[in-house]
Amino acid sequence: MVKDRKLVGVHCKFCIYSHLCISRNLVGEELEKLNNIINKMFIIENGSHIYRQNQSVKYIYALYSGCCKEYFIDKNGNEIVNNFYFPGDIIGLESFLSKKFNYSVLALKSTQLCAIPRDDFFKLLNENENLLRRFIKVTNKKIKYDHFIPVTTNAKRRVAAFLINIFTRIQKRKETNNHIHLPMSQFDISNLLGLAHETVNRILHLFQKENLIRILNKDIYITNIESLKNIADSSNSPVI
Amino acid sequence: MVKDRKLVGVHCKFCIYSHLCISRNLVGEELEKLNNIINKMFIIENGSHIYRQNQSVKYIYALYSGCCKEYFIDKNGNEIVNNFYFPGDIIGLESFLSKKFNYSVLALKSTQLCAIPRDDFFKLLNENENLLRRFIKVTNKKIKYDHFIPVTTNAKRRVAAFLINIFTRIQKRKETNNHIHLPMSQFDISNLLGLAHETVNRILHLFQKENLIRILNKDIYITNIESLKNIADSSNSPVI
DNA sequence: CGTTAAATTGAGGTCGTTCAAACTCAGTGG
DNA sequence: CCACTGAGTTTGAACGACCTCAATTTAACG
Repeated sequence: MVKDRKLVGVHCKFCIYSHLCISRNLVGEELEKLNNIINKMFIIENGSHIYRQNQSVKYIYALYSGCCKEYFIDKNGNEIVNNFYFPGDIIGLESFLSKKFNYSVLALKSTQLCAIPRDDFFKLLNENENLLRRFIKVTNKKIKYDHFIPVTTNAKRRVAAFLINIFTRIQKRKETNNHIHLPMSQFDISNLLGLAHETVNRILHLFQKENLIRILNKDIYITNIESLKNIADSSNSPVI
Repeated sequence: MVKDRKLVGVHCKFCIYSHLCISRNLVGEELEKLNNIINKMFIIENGSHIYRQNQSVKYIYALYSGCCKEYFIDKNGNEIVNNFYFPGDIIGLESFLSKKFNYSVLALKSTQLCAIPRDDFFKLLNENENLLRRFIKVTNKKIKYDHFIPVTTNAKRRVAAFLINIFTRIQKRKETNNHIHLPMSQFDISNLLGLAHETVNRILHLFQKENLIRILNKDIYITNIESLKNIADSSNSPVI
């Protein structure tokens, strides 16, 4: 599924997202070996799949630019959105040692990816304690922070938690400002949050009316982060 | 926090839950080395903590008998129930390489545990490819199946998903029958599911009226697993 | 500019919550 | 052995939040 359009690769050493990636804290020969096994950089066009449910696992991926949607089709044929991915995120972690991918992932805009060959990477894990430590840390974080949606059925809390979650992740990637870009549709957001899309829309505009955010099509400017955080609080994640 | 009451240990080789545990597929010297580092078997009395939020991580645990509740206290001081654990489950995985535990875990009845020393275990992971493979598989499964509660706000679906989840896990542990024992209170269940405890109670009795289950105090007999599964379907987990 | 998907808004109905009260049951002490 | 206690469970009634359905407006894109 990886398109045959290979770009000049950015060496892990110079990658601006290495602090989020599996290469974190690696130096010298360690980093060199990791960099050598990674196929970089692939472009996936808007709407194209990186991989699909039940496809066999040969790579996991690091997102370098763009945005992706993870979903699966349930027994009733409905699409269930499971996650969105942003630059610096690792994609496919939950399926790392599986035969087949459990989810499908597609690009929501033109997206650049590094492909990490599963078997080669697993070999490196066995040889390099620092890499193993980093890999386990990343999977630990995924267990803890992936499911940020509050279990409570309160819709305002869910939408606020979504905005805060995206905002916090974006902040780790570039200089802090109050802006987030959401390439996904409100349908996708409502699907992820388990709400009606009308509800998501109404709450976004309610937040705007209350001067918590400012909506400009797919761009959202957060004007009162503290209030948003208070609404999102008592989510089902421990304090980050 | 581990009580000073050590029992005669069951060798991993003879443990009836090894197919669920990190020892799976290990043989000979590998298994011997793993067995040697594990402190077994501790008893935690009903209501006592195995560990608490923010306590430093020295061990992770394998549950041998009993039942545990995982929870955390949010910013508003509310208890948020995150998970229940049953025999064969590994406890503390998400905090494996953290300084401090992110959750608290306590026993809901008298419980037997194996304590796996974190640092010794990490060393073994570096030395043994089979153990590493197994460990990653277990964490992969946790990412995929830990958050089984449907994102939808439909209460019947949530309660059904809860029953099916417990039932499925119990089935992997002993001979299949239609019986599950729930030592936790309905308050705890409702907290985990994000529902009012009255709602959980009403739905359980609704299921009973519809002959899907039979309630006898904390014991539940599942009399129509297919209907329950249909109600629980389209959950936010891919098909198991 | 035309077409289509996405976003927006309104109204009504449903389901889960909230609040209040009664009941059950295990544990305790008289 | 029985009354007392308190946590947990059960039941009812009213309210309110979110969903559903329908219609309209706006944005996206060739």
